[in-house]
Amino acid sequence: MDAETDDVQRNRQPAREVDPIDRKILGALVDDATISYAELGERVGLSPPAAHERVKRLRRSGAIRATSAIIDPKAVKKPLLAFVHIDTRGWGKTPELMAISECPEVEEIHSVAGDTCMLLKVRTEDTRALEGLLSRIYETPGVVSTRSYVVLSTYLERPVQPEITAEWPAPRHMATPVY
Amino acid sequence: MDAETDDVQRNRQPAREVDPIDRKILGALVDDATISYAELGERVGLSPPAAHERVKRLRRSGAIRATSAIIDPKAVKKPLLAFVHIDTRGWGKTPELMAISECPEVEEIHSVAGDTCMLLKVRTEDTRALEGLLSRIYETPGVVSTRSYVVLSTYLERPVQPEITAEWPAPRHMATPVY
DNA sequence: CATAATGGCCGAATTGAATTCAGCATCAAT
DNA sequence: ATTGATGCTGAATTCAATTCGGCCATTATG
Repeated sequence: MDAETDDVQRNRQPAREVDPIDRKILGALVDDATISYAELGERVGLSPPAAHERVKRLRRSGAIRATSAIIDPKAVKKPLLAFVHIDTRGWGKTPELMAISECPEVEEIHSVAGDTCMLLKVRTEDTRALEGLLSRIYETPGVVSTRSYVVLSTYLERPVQPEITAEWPAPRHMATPVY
Repeated sequence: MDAETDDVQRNRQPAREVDPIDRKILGALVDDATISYAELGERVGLSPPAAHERVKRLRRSGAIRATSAIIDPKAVKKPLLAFVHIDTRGWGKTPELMAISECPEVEEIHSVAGDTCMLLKVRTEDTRALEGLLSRIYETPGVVSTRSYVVLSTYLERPVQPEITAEWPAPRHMATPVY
């Protein structure tokens, strides 16, 4: 029994659900992770140690992946933001493309469904650097073509929010799906 | 002169450059903002108070916009990530679109150059919720069409990195631009 | 050229928060 | 009803954040 208990709790948390208080905590910490546990506890109606305990649990379970500084791109000389769509030939060419993860300019790499294969979010100093990055992408075997969308203005950019829209107003003109 | 000095320093910090040590600090804090100033100082070769002073300056100057918890989308029931391209009719329809900022599912809104007008990054519970979000987008006057790219796998997703690639290997097949 | 003034750093000291702990309440399972 | 597990609280302790005085280097100034 002891052994079994150990085994269950060894790696993952007992899959405890994220309850409404946890969600509040996540919301507060996404907003500002520098607040004290006293402050956090007050906001969610808990004592400091209780709040702390919750946060520790959220970290262990992986719900909080990290706590990190959000820095201003302009402050580090990266005013140019672009999304790059990449079409590739063949399949499994992904590992080769992963090499560009080394570039600190590359922030996201996704494979997507739709009329393109890969989608990158990149941030560079200027168009020159973007060109350099693109040329490097083209050097990757299997890359057929790219399309770049250069961002003119950013109106919203924020981390994953814990809240969820409960009900989507059912549009009148749509039929109700079976599933 | 006093007045002038005040004016210059009123809002922004004296525009002190982000030096190499600052960059190291930013790198460390992007990685993990929970470390102590003692630890931070050790990593960049500074005493705890000196490191603290630097961080305070970086915050005041806006180089560090915030410190926030990065949460696992799956933990908050948002396993579905998609990028939505929106074509709009007319100009200045932007304010109307901004209303969807209220949805916690919407993480980014950019206006982009290229064959589309707006680009959204959204994260929802399932395809049903994505459909609801899209229908809401279509309700916005001026929206002509949308294209959605549903993410199959995410290979890289990280905050703004302070490092910059110094030199891009000049591709052989390219002429040297005048500028 | 000498000298003040500034900015940034360090080490020691203080304040304040994180963390630990013992005890209690609640709920589920036996 | 009893046991065990979980999560909370308030007090106590430990550790880190923050403040402060003094030092050094660089830069402006007489």
